[in-house]
Amino acid sequence: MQTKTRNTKQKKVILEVLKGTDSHPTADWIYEQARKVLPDISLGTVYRNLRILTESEVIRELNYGSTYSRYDGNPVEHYHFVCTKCQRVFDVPIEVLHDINTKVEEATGWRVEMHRMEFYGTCEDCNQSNCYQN
Amino acid sequence: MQTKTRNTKQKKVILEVLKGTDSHPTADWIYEQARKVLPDISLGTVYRNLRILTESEVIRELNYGSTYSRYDGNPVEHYHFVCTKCQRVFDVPIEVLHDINTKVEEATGWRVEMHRMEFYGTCEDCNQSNCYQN
DNA sequence: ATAGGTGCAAATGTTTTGCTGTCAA
DNA sequence: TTGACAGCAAAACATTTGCACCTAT
Repeated sequence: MQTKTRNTKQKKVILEVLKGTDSHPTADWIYEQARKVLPDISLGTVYRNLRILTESEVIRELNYGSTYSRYDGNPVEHYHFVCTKCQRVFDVPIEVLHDINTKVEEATGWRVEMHRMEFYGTCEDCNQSNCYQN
Repeated sequence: MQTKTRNTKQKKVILEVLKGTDSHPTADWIYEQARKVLPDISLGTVYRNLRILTESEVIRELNYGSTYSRYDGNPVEHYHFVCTKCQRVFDVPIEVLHDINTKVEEATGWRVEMHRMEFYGTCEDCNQSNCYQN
């Protein structure tokens, strides 16, 4: 929780990079892109800003299945699909199940605030081109 | 992919520890418990076996929201609830949505093999006792 | 002016790995 | 007997943090 937040050029660039892609990139990829604009930006700054942006819900952090996080410039609730061959992450074009949180609350004594859903499988490219690719 | 797998006492103890709890423990917690039975077991061995057991789908690895993984001794598909106050992970007592994978396949060109869903909120204990606890 | 942010490098914490010896099959 | 696995410690890896300087407000 911050009281004030400054709008630095580093933060602007990081957000632009993230908003300008739909590839759900890693912190390192964002760092490499940001360096093209600000060559002296540091990886620590990238992480610091990604954290601040996540906490203020301007972006979202995704951490499924791997040892590192990916980031999503779209803060609106939606589901993700992870291709287990090429490791890419896609948005899933189906409606978010708004009523399921209530269903869980009714079945338990919990207060349910949100849910996440991730699908796993193989994407169109990997299905079509080469099933035996890594 | 292993051709053969040996059934060592270390692997047995690790699996017993994991099957004997519903707390979705971390590798380190499993290590501490296993040491009570096998004082010389190493953390590396715990990780190695957890990986082997995950790959053979005897157990499941959970990695939501934190920097470390938790493990689930129940390989049957089910959903999880993460309490954002006490950080505990619970099983969710609702049916798994079997048909939603097909729905996603129909809306895309992907082959969908499985999905995961995690709910976030506050558990019964945290709701009742002390809302201001960490 | 000043509090929040930056770059840099070191530290952290989890997980993996290389090596040599051991043991289950 | 032998190859898969153990223990140990070092390495790897993503991420965080301390510090002195800088800059947006």
